[in-house]
Order: sequence, then C-alpha cells, then structure tokens
Amino acid sequence: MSTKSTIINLADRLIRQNGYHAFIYADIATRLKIKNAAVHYHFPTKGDLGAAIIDKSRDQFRTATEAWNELPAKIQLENFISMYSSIGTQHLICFMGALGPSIDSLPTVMQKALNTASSEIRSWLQSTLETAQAEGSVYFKEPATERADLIITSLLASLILNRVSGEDILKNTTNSIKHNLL
Amino acid sequence: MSTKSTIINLADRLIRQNGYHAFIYADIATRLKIKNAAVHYHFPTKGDLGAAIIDKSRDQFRTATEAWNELPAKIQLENFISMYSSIGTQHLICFMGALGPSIDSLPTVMQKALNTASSEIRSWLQSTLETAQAEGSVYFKEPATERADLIITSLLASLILNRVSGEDILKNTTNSIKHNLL
DNA sequence: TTGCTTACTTACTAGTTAGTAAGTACATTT
DNA sequence: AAATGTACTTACTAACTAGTAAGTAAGCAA
Repeated sequence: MSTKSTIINLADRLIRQNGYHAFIYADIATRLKIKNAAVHYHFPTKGDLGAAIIDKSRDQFRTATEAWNELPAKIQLENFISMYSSIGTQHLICFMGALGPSIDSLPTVMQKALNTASSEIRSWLQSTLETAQAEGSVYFKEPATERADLIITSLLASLILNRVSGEDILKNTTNSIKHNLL
Repeated sequence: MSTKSTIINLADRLIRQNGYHAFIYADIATRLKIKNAAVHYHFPTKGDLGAAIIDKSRDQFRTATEAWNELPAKIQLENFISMYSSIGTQHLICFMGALGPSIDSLPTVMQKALNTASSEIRSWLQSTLETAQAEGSVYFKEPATERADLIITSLLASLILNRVSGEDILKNTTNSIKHNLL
C-alpha cells in the first residue's frame, strides 16, 4: 500500500478515536516512521488530509451499497445496520459522529464534504426504505425521510454512547430498530 | 452573575459550538475582557473547567426532571424531547454530543463525569418509559432500556446532523418518535 | 491599623503544532 | 547522458496555548 493511502487510513483511525483537533501530524509521522514534512508532502494542509478521509469514506459507502444493488431492500437495510456493528466492534465511531459535532471549527473544504456525505447517506437510506415498503417487507405511514433520519441518528449516536457508557448501546438500539422500525 | 459562572456559561456555549479542543482560554478571556490568568484563577486546568460544565448540565437535568415529578409520565417524556428542540433552536448540540465523540482524548475527570451523566440520563428515560407503560399511555414489548436508548441516541445525533445538513433533522426524528415510539 | 482573603493583572515559559524552504537519493523519461 | 519527477529528509519558524510566579488593589476581620 502506498504511503499516501497508509496516511489516510491511519489518520482516519486517529480522527475516529480522538477527533480532528486532537489528532496531529506528528502522530502520523511517528507511527509511520517518516518525518512531519513527508506528511505535508502528501497533504499540504491538515484540511486536505481531513477532506481526503471524508472522500474515502464516501467512496466506500458508495461502493458497498452499489454492491448490494440487486438484493432485496430489507436485506440491504440489514447490511447497512451491520456496517455500524462492525465499526462498534472495532471500538470506533463513524466519521460523521467524529467530525459532525465540531463542523463549525473545521476547514471549509471539510465542511462541504461532510455536508455532501450526509445527503448521500440519508438519500440512500430514504429510498431504500421506500423500496422495501414497495417490496412489502417494511411498513410505515410517516414520510420515509422521517423514518430514515430516526434510524441513522440512532445508529450514529449509539457508537458515541457505546464509548461513553462502556455498555453495548448499539445492541439495544439495533434490537429496538428491528423490533419497531424494520 | 459571578465571573466564575459567567466563565462556565460561556465555555459551555463554546464547547457545544466547536468542541473541547477547539475552544481555548483566550476565547474566554477576550470575550469577558479579563486576562488569561484570571480564567486559570477560577479553573486551574482546562479539565477543571470542562468538568464544571458537565456538572452544571447534570444539575440542570436533575432539577428539570425533578420539577416534572408529579406530571403524567407521557408528559414528562414530551418535556424531555422539548429540551432537545430548545437546544436545536439555539443552533447548539447537547454536551454529550459535543464531548462524547472525543472522550478518549479528554482529561480523566471529564471522562468520569461524562460516564456518570450518561447513566443518569439513560436511567431517567428508562424508568419514565416504564412508568408511562404502567400508566397505560405508552405501549412496548421490548425491554425499556432498548427503547430508551433508541430515543436518546436519535435525539442526540439529530442535533449533530442538524448542523451538518443544514436541515431540520430533529423535526423529522421527533415526528417519527412520536409516531412510532410514544 | 494590621493582617488576610478574593479577584484579579503583568509578565513570562515550556511545549506544541502546522507549515515551509532547501536539499538529497533514486527512478523514469527523453 | 542529461533532464525531470517522485518521495522523501533536514532544519527551521511563527504562532499558538496551557499553565505559572509574582505582584496589586480592594474589601473585610480582628
């Protein structure tokens, strides 16, 4: 793997562990046994690196969901939930949960990338819920956006509260989502 | 109001706007037209100030919920949801949403305070849901913890996504909660 | 009126951190 | 063989940031 993508992966993990402002170039340099300036060679500013991380996550989401394209919508929804379980298992939070709370203190390029990412994920979930309803596997009366937002917010914050509480909140919310909303 | 509590209130707002690491003592000093060292006089370390903010929020939560003590549980649950609407109206996020994601990079004193706070809020919501069910105003089959966690995670992250998306996600999730969970 | 406490200011430091300029070693192209 | 490009290192700076030591002014207490 190239140094550039190793930096992205490592910085991604650090940001999702400690947040954007608590992660520093020296963390990367030390662990990869390169110099500070080498990180700047690949990503001139910290905002460039941050935006690259968001873009990588957007790509991964697009790739993953496109791969499920032919599956029944209900299965796709379950796969979506599994993405969060897998993040939780690694004791991480999602990039939106890590960066969203401090969005106002982030470089503009990251703010825009984050905004786009939130649209993409919400749109996918909304339309997949609508498909599931059309396929007869999920039933709801309220607008799909409302149910989509309920599900995604719950998953996002479950990862956060997992770490704060030390308990498996995600298991609780996942059960409740499957019981009441899917 | 004393300088000390003015500092707490201002720092609270700054943390909930930009996060713990993006807020600095100079922000406080400048806005209150005092010197940096005056802030250190009241709060020797940044962690002391952070912990004071969490404790203030815990007090406010306790005071608010105790005041509703005699009301029907269903009304108390609606009041709880209203607390988040009011935070959203101010374009802020809750302290748990601001501090939770970066808990691992926070001073120990803040980590403990945050952990306690999450217990207190989750316990209140769980037992209020149980009371509501006993009073016959809410119906659910899964354990109360699961439903409580679904509701609280959704409200917490709605405030975060409100700012990321620029849309009123909290309105959507609140509708969906009232439709499906209360 | 002397001493003590509170709430600061002045003046400073040590450590951190993003970012840069210039140079080097090696590989690829022309 | 010469020129160019890639991926760094060395060496540095400017700005920031939490925290401290010492001093001061005002009020209160004995």
